[in-house]
Amino acid sequence: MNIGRASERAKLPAKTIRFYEDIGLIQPARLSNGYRDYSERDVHDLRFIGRARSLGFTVDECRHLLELYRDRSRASSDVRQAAAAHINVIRTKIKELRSMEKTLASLIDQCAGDSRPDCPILAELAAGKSAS
Amino acid sequence: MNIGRASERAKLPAKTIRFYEDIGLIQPARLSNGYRDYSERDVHDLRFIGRARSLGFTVDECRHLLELYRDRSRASSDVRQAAAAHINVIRTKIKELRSMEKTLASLIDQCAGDSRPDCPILAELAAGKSAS
DNA sequence: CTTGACCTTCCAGTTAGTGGAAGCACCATT
DNA sequence: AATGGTGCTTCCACTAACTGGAAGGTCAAG
Repeated sequence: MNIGRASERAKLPAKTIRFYEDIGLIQPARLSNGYRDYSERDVHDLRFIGRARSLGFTVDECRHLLELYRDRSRASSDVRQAAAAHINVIRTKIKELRSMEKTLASLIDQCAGDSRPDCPILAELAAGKSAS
Repeated sequence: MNIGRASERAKLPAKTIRFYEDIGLIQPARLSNGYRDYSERDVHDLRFIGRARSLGFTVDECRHLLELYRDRSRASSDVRQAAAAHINVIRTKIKELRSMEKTLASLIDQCAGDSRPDCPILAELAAGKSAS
């Protein structure tokens, strides 16, 4: 099947699919006219990558997960470890964002938000301690 | 003061400070030998930018905030609006990350994580519905 | 005078794509 | 057979916000 159809089936833009090929994630066959020819398995792998990406795994982590998936003799502990490392990254980001949110919410709360120039948000940025 | 000292005082890497100059955020004076010469106000502005960045504002938003800060006749509502728009972006990111975290935690929980190959994490990536 | 620390500019790489141009390939009409 | 409209190909540039490194100029100390 051509890239347009693979794009529909994997729910990924054709551009993205070509990009994944550039970086060596997938290697579709080629027809004699130069068109890429995707197999069911290629589509499956693309979906796999799309789902892993939507869980926040980096492309390199997706590559690793795909290798583990293809390795029938993998140990589930390897997968679990990758996922555990990743969830820690996510939790750290959540903490950072929550700290920002808290600081911002408090500043917004203190700001009158009217036509006067006095603004605790700017005052904090100008003189306060860094957040995050 | 030279860039090394400004870097210490603003707690930003010298590279970053040069970068901020490249994109027009600050314009330090120059000495006759070509060295940059930072004033107290430059350091103040760099700190301002650093704090705004640590609250998650983009560099363009920092530029905007700095303009508002310098404009003695600004309305605090403008600042408040910028901050409110930004906190919404942060809240959206937190929601996305929490959704990922939830899905991942549940998958990790279901995975034995031993030497056997069976792994619900891979099974989900291979066949499940997308998260996020 | 040389060494080392500091400064300068410029180029490249990072992440994960996205946008666009120039040019074949294919299919359906006319 | 020519034409038009998609769809495909490659390649190059751009995004955000830096970071690393090379090549070379400057400065203060010993």
